[in-house]
Amino acid sequence: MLSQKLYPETSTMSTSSNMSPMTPSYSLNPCMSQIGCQVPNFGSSMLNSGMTNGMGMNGNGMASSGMGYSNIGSPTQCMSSSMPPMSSYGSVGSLRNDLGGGDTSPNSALQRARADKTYRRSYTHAKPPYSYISLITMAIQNSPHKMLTLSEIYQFIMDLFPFYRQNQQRWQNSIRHSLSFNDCFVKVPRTPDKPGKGSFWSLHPDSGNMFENGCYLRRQKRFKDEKKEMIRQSHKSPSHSIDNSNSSGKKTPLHQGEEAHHKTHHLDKTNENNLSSMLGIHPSKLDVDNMNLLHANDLNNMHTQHHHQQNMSHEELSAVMNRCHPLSLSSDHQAMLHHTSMGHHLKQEPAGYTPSNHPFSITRLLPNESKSDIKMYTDMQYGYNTLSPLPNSVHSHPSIGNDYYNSSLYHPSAGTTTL
DNA sequence: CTCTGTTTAGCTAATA
DNA sequence: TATTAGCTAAACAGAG
Repeated sequence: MLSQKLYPETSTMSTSSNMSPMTPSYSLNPCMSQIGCQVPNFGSSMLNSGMTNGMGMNGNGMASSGMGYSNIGSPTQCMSSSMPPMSSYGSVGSLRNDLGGGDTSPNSALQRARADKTYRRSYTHAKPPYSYISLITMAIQNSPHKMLTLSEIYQFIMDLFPFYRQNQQRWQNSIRHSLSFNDCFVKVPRTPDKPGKGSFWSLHPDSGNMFENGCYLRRQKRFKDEKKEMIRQSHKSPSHSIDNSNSSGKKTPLHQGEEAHHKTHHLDKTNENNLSSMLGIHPSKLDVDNMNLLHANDLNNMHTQHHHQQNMSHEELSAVMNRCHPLSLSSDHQAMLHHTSMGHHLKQEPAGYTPSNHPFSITRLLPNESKSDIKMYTDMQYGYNTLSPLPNSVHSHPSIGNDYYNSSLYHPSAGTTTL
């Protein structure tokens, strides 16, 4: 073992107070062995496939967080053009079946598994193989208005993955950090008619399909909003060294470690002036909140320009879409957005590879409604009209799709997470 | 007071 | 091997 501190959630299962340990819920797809990982089952061979780094098991004999967390199916390992239906955590359908009726008892799940005549092994408390960023993305993409409050994001994750019903303080802190730290998430202020605590969070319109390239755990490249990046760099530049207080009033000295961690290109004063000129904002007024407002102000522009899009060049269309706030994007907007922005941040996949085929593709978790957007993107990206990139079993699964919207999750009256 | 949001720091693991 | 992405902890501030 390289370290004892390997994302220790799974080793702290005993801290759970409201969940019986090892409540079965995730299904196992025996076809997992076909995906190039040589994976006869989730519990053991997943580890064999990539866990040669000492991260396989924790002291309890359980798969460590790495069971989902290590390089399960790195894109190069697990891509297959003939991917079988989603396995294990991907089978949110079965998961939600187990959850949906309120009957999460081990016995009932076991009975269903036997009734299915399908061998299933479930690891309710294993950490899902999705990064927090991907979980947040799932939640937002899965919401009717493509934006959620923080508590709704929490609720989505806990509803989908029982693992996250424990140690909430830990992962929720990470969620908040991810939201703040990653440019792909945009904070949308509440409007007066929607009072409440906290803002809405949405996806940056230019973030593209961060995970639809098959990278469900680690993105090839972190999305960076160029404008925000420029702002950050301008605030780090020597010209700001005298007053480097941030928006929360906290002093932010330039630590060496931080610079190494967040290494970026240097922005000089000229660039800052260019940016402020471009935005029509005095340089001293440049901050992230202003950028968010700019996004919001682009809403109206987007609608008026929508009718002209078909006659636009690729570059023009891209420019328009990049300036558009996600709130204004209909599904076809987003499909076009994905079409135009893909490739700027993500590497190309091999020929024949369709994003939704990946075993941990987010589309396999999302309801059909959300997947329709991605399907459009897929069609445009690959130039053919697939009836569906997803197996029928996924589409027809009763537990994903509209049922989800009928749940209490997205009804404002449903309240917030019980913490 | 609690929740939300931001930031720093240190670490592991994946990737170029 | 260096760099980068992601996770966790923690401190802090502001809003409700």
